[in-house]
Amino acid sequence: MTCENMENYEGNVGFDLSKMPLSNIAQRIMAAMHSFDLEENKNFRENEKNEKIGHYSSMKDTLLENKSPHCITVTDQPPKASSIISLQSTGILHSNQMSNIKDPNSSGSLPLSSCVYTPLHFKPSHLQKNGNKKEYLLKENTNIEKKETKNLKRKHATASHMSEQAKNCFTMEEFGIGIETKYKNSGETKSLENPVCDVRHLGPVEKRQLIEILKQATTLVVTMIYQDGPFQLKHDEDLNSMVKGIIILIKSPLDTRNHPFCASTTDPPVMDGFSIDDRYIYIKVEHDTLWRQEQEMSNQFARTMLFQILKCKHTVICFNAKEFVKTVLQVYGSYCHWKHVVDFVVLDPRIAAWLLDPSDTISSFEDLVRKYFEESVTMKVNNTNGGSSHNMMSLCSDLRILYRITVDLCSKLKVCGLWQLFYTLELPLIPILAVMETHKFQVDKEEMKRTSKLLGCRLKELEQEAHVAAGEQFLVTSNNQLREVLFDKLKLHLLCKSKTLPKTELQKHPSTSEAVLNALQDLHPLPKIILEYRQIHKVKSTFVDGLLSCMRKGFIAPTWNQTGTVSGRLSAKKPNIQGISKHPIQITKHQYEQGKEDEKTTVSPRTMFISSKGYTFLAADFSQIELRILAHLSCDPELLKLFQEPESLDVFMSLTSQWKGIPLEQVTHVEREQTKRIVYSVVYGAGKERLAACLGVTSLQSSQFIESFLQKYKKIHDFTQETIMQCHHKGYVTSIMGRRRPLPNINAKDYRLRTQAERQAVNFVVQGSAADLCKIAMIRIFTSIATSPKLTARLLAQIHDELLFEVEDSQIPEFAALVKETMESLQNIQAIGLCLKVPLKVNLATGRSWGCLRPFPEAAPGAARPWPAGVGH
DNA sequence: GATCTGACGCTACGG
DNA sequence: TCCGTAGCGTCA
Repeated sequence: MTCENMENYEGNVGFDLSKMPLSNIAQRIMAAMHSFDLEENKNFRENEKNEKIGHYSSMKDTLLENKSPHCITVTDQPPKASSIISLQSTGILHSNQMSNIKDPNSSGSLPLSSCVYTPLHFKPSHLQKNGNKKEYLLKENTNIEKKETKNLKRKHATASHMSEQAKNCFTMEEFGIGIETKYKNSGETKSLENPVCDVRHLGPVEKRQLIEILKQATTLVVTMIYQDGPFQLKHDEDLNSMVKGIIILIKSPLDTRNHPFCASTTDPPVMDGFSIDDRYIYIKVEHDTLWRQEQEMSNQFARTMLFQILKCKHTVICFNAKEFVKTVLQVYGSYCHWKHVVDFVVLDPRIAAWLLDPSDTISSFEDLVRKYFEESVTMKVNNTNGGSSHNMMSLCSDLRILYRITVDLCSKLKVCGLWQLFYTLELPLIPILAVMETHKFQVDKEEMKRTSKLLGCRLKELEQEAHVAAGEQFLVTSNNQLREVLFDKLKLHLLCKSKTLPKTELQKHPSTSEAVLNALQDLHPLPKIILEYRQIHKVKSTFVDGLLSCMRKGFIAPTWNQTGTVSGRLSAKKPNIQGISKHPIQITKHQYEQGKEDEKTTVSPRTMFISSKGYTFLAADFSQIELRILAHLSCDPELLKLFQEPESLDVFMSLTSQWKGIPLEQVTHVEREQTKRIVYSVVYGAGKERLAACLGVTSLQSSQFIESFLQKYKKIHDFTQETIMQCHHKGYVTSIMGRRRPLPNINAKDYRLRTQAERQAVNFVVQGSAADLCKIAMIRIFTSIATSPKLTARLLAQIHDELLFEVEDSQIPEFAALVKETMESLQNIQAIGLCLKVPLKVNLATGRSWGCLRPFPEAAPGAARPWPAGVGH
């Protein structure tokens, strides 16, 4: 690509890549993509093209070419026939590799050559000595590779020569000679076919040389081995077992003529981006802190290797990369500050696959292979203890498949216009989430235990009351039994003539949901008892006992899932910190002694979360983010006016006061919440029945309400119609950052399925865009902290539109200002040419406990407010 | 008979 | 016939 194209591009999208935030990350990934193209297309690219590779401008071009589907790189072209290596003609597959491959022709997108593997059980010198090279490659292919190697030599400097000793060490271990004695006591990697080099057995010279090789490598493919056997690639993430070691496929530069491991002076065979010189190394991870001296030595080298990987300029590929970063932080955290991993870029194919199809949850590497490698490939699952040669061979094969899949997925992302989203948003989040998971929440365990007891007592009382009210004993937590009592025995539905009561979703039984019980509560005492029982039961089971079960050593640390939603949001589990009750509940403690009044206690799950000593929580949330995005996207004048007028502090408050005809000050929190639900319900297409149930009014009233709402905000309706139309046309919808959601049912004949897809389409555009903004906010603030020598704030949680930090008391004013400024500045993101028509508003709150945060006063410009000691509660 | 599993209903969260 | 997360309990 030329400078001219570059200018055109900047003119079109209105930004200069070099000025982008996180540009260093972007550049590194662009370099990575550049190396992909380089390797992937080596067999069919013209020599002239290769001459240009290696210049910075061409790195940018790689990205630029892929801005639109109209200009894709040659990656997406089929390879020239001459470059294809026929499986039959090579006949070199190792038996267990062969079993993984059926018919390479069945692959839609992969070049045939991708299925040819480096024969790990032969060493190059051996092959060449026997003059077998022609069996490996077609003549034409060899010629092409010779040319390629020559060209590439200009770019990749040759690694320093390694000693004969090192060569022997690697080759011997690789091909099993002498391993029996060497690994006699290690209990692992005993094998005659083991291709993996355990770095513990390297001498000082070899270690230095290995570091050199690492520096020269184009790409690293990383995976972890766990204590209980399965590799990370096969690993069920819920197993939560210890990491035993890390296996790395080091892809060496393609110029291997003078490579220390290649005895021959002729070019080694290079197939499908895999050089025979690709190395597999094993780094044992030592958790034990009481090392003996020799262990400390090898551990020190392991650290050096891993830190080299973290800061290296080459591409790193890892399936479930967050786990890798987390492992490094957990095991070597005392040597590696968390700020150092923030700009670590690692390509995670799982995330790539999720961006391409967010509704398809890829739960394992096998899933990924099934979907993106070949339909016919059946992966062998290694459930036996890692260490046997078969498993090692299989793992090496998996690593190469992983590399191949990642290359393909990156090409697909480029074609779909998802590449920028991938590298500017999703990849930088990986280390951020890893860092978040290594920081722990402090929770008041004793208070929780007391609360659990209190709630248990109250539940017993309510259960008794329910039995009395029902006139029989029944299981209060059983919806079936409750349904029998309410509708078969008490026949409350007959007394409630004005409303048709909702049915359950699938079984179409009469529902016992909150909305139903609310509608029935004036007819009988039982519904109200059940409502209170459920509220308390939820708090006890999920937020008290559930939280206690997530605790490890007095702390909790949620797991963050980057690929768990269809809308681009994050999700959290164990515990689901995003779902912890916000509002306190009142518990009445009956006093059975005469003359004593009932005691009322307030239970608020979030108050159990306490900041560490010397630290304060700071919460920053975007106010009405989805509604603001909707205003921007729909350009509805009424909605825009609501946000543009500076006096409208809270839109839902204003709307509530307008509708109810009461002064702003009289609007209660509950009313405001209800208004919020109503607005979003209507916007996203709620039916009159649902809204009626939500509002507690008749469906006639609710349908009138919907009509008047859409009449007032006419353009909202136009926007939804436009979105649906586009979705019908394209089959998918996109967010402001280009995030996609394919909706195959959008053209379904079934009315139910089709209209559901239509509502999902509208919801995705707004919710997905809000998710984009929240992620950008996270990355920018996190990067600011990481690059600041002073700031120590830790991000604890993201609750969709809210970021929760733990901040050193003394840094609160400065950090609060930074957070607010950063988040509100997202109204204009020049890098993507985004300029929202409404301002973004961020509310700040601080406190020692998550449950009682007080609004943080806006800092006067230029005058830092002193932070009073003991703020909070 | 004890345990496991998946489907379902409900309810927190967020918008 | 608002959207979309996690988690708990029952039931077969």
